[in-house]
Amino acid sequence: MKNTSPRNGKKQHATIREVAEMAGVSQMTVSRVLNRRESVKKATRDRVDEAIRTLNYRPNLMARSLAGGKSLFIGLIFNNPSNNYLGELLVGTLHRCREAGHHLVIEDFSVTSRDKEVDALVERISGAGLDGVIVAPPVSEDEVILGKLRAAGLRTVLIAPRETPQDSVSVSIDDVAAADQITQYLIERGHKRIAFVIGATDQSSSRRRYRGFDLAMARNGLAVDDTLVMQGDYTYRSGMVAGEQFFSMDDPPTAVFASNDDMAAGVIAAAQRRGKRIPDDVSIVGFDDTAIASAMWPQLTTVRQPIAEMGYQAVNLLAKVIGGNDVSRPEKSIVLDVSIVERDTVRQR
Amino acid sequence: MKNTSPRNGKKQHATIREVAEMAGVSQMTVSRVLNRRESVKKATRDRVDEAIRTLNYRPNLMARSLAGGKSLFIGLIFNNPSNNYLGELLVGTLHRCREAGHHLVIEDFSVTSRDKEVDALVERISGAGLDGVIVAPPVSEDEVILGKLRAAGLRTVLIAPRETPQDSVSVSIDDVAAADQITQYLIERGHKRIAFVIGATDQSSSRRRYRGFDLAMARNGLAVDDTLVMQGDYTYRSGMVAGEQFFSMDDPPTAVFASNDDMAAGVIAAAQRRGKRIPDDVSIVGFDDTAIASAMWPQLTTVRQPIAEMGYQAVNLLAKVIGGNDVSRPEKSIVLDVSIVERDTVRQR
DNA sequence: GTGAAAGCGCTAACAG
DNA sequence: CTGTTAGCGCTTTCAC
Repeated sequence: MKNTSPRNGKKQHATIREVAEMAGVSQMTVSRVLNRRESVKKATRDRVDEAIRTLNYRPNLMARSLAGGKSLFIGLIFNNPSNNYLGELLVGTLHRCREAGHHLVIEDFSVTSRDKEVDALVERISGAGLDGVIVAPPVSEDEVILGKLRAAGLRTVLIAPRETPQDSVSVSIDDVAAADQITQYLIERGHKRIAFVIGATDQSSSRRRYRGFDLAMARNGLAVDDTLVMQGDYTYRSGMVAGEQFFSMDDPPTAVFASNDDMAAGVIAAAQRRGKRIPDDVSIVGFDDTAIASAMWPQLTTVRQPIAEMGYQAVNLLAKVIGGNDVSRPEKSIVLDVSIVERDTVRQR
Repeated sequence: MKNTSPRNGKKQHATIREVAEMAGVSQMTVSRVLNRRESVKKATRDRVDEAIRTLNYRPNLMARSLAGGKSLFIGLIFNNPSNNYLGELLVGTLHRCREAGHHLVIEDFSVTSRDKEVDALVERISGAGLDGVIVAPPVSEDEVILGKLRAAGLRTVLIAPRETPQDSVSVSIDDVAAADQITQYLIERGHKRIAFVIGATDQSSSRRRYRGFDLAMARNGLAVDDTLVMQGDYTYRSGMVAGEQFFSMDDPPTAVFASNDDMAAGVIAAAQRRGKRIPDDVSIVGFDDTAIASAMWPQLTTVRQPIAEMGYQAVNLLAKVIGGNDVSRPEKSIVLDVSIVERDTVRQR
């Protein structure tokens, strides 16, 4: 039988034992210098470092995880790999993972409908030996999945969960305040007939953003015209449908607030299709500031949600949660600030 | 509900040993049931299965990897998390990983410039204990990184590499043929003055796509006007700049072929900005068929590259490469077919 | 068919 | 400051 090891007989990676032998110390000492632990005499440490270098030694993470009882791998659970949100999230998540020496294992939970499948996925993940996962929306709103994940012994950190519950650690933004803020921004620029496109019904952020819009309108004594509120689902297409609706009215809105950037892009497309000029004929704002917001013309004025930063903080929280034992300290949840990014789709009236 | 803390000395997951005890067999037998189920008597197997079920046992992947000498984790190395290409790639990659029981560890190689950083990243990955990685473009073109990865003992499967070299396993498409094909498509619809936007200079696909364009033009006896060829870098912005250029000419092109969808979107924005109507005044095609192609208006006619499928196949190849020993069998490389997706940005002239 | 022993590469717990 | 002894949970030999 052939040796299945990489290149004939030649061992691929040096082990801690070889390093120890070469440095003339015990494995434990090597382990200590590796972990920057207390108390290793400088002379010894130098010899070990030397050996590590000449052997080109790299500790094996799997072994380390096994022996140490804690994994250096963390999971990221999400739903739809092909969207801008995930990309942004990965930027921050990976950044912090690299800093902290973690590795990110990603798991697509797209087939969430059937109980059987959810169970299979949860088993798959808990079998991977990770001990913590970051859960991105909209999976982070699914109590069933969340429950099973926790039942499997996985620590979880939620991104943009349903509410900001006392019993779960999470990173989020204040959707209500943010939506209120950009609505106010529109109002201050003279808009009174403002249309709104609601996000997906199964995501709580949709409701919160609508509430923020409603709040700002009410505060300014402006009525919300029911015919100017359309239900979307966070997709480009749904935004376009809503736009068609708005711009075929006799008395069309002077501004449209779509609950995310993709839908705003759809609204813009619908407007352009009807020969409307933006922002001269109609102003449009979105929400999120994902890549598409600056990859369209005119570039979209929108609410910037610090998605990458949320990923970064989530890794941080997860590390703490895994490390300590008090999982449920509510102050561990983080709410990040948003800001309005002024670009080219809003005109003073 | 109370915290299901694993820290209480309470064991979180059942182990193979507990299963063995419960079933009244040895660990080895459980292991056999888990893996090759053949050589175990049905009665025994049933008892073991029963124990597994009642204990809710899941084998620990890390331990399995360690003991078995081969990892069940595979890596995916890329460069820019926030682009549409990666999202599509993940779809297929994760799909196959799930089918095959692998887990995907992702690594961002964005900071590729400095030697020092590359070394650190390679060490990071080789330390993770993976034994194979899928390398996405444009990292898959970087011979320095590739060399270091292989020197670290990692098996690699390349996606869209520089050439399709004999000594590396890869998944790719025929960029030249694809570009030729869509150029021909434009020509057949009566276009003669066709502009071209080249992709990033550091990616070989740019050159191949240009060659395909050139070939089709030449075959049809059409001259390539130098002023109608602009250098881009695969970004939306660069496409817009090129478009501005084209549409400010006295004798503008009747069609534009941009080397990817993002740039095509930029060209379209520039056209619309100048009041040009698409496809009436000018036809535009892109390349890739990423999400943006159908999330714009009008929707983009483009070359569909089966990115998800490429990811799927890459995982497959990697599994084979890791399993067998003959890494360099050239027939292991795969070239996938492309197709033209006709949407709304091309008009017969 | 099944089991016992011996690790995989590392860290925890105690020694000294 | 450093070494020893045990494993982590699993698979690999090689017995029977």
